[in-house]
Amino acid sequence: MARKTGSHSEITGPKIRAAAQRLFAQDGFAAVSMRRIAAEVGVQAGALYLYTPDKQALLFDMMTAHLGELLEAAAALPAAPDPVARLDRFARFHIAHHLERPEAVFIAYMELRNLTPENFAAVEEMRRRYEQMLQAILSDGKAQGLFRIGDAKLTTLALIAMMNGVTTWYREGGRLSRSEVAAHYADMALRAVRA
Amino acid sequence: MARKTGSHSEITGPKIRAAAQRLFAQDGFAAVSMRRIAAEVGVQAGALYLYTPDKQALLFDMMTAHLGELLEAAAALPAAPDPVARLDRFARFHIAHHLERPEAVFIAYMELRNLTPENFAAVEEMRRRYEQMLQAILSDGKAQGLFRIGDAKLTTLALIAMMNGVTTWYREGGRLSRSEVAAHYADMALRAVRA
DNA sequence: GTCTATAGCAAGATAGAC
DNA sequence: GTCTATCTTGCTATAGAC
Repeated sequence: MARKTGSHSEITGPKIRAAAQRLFAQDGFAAVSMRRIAAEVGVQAGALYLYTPDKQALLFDMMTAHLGELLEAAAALPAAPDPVARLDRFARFHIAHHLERPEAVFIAYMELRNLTPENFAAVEEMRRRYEQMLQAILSDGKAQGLFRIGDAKLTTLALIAMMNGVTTWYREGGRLSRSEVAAHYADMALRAVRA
Repeated sequence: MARKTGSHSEITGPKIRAAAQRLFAQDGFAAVSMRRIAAEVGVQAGALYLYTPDKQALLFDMMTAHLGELLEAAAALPAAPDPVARLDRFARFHIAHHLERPEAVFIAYMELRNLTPENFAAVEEMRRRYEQMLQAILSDGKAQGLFRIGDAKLTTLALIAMMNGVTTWYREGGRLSRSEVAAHYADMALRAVRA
């Protein structure tokens, strides 16, 4: 199909999403104006509305894209023989995946309040599915006598909170490499639950 | 000293702080207007400026009050014979203290981005001092051979993130009591670091 | 596809009456 | 001490020229 002169939709769209993600992570959804996103991209504010129906959709699409990726990647993890190995693998995956996209992670749990009720429900359902993957590992391990766990749901949430925290302090080029950090977290997670 | 008729400064001041805390926790600092805080209290927006120089001070004072209380309470913890007992006591204190004031906790780590640089630095320093208390326990335990810890700083941040997470899911009257929850978290923290 | 211009509204903060 | 009224600024979103 012919395209008008000056068309950049295949470049501008991604640039808008990238700029919005950077700014939302830095200053928060409510504190970032459409004008500022537009300025960052190098277009006028009005032009943004060619790519997104409104500011809310910008946030919602960003979150569902992130959680969709996370669920897909977690589902694609190679099988492991026992719950201990599965937990180790899951923890390392979680840390590595999160360290590679700290902005998306940050937004996904800091901006839940700024979703409309319908969008919030959809996002929560995706998050719940992810947590369920970890909880299944823990419950299996408990059933096999490999883990000693007081409450599987509480333990799931505690481990996820612990691991998510990594994005708030990890800085590239610091004292520890990503894989060292992942190994430390996986070790703590395993020791916290092993029988 | 004589006071003019209609003076309510000793009531209105605390009411404003309470309303601001509730609203900031619910919808986020940037999304809450001074008008809405005033409406919640039952005064007009202009009257708020008799009690706070601006919106920023409302947030900053709230955070420093919270962290000051936390530091004071942690410093007043009774001594314990060894690092294992100290960690157990610290973890239970942390969970109990946080569950009693979930709004203040939530704000203290969700709204850091909305502080001016000077205020941010002051708040970060208080937070650092608190983390240092936990790190000292971990380092002592490591030195005495009671804990096996890869990196004391990373472990400190991991345990704090794990425990802070409790405020995001705990609801009064749920399956577990506060002290059961505190016991579970303390157990996980200890097992994650014990030799 | 992007621009300028603007409608329509809400924000933070202040002035002055009572 | 609180009110009403208002200044100034900035916001989301849309209309219409190019």
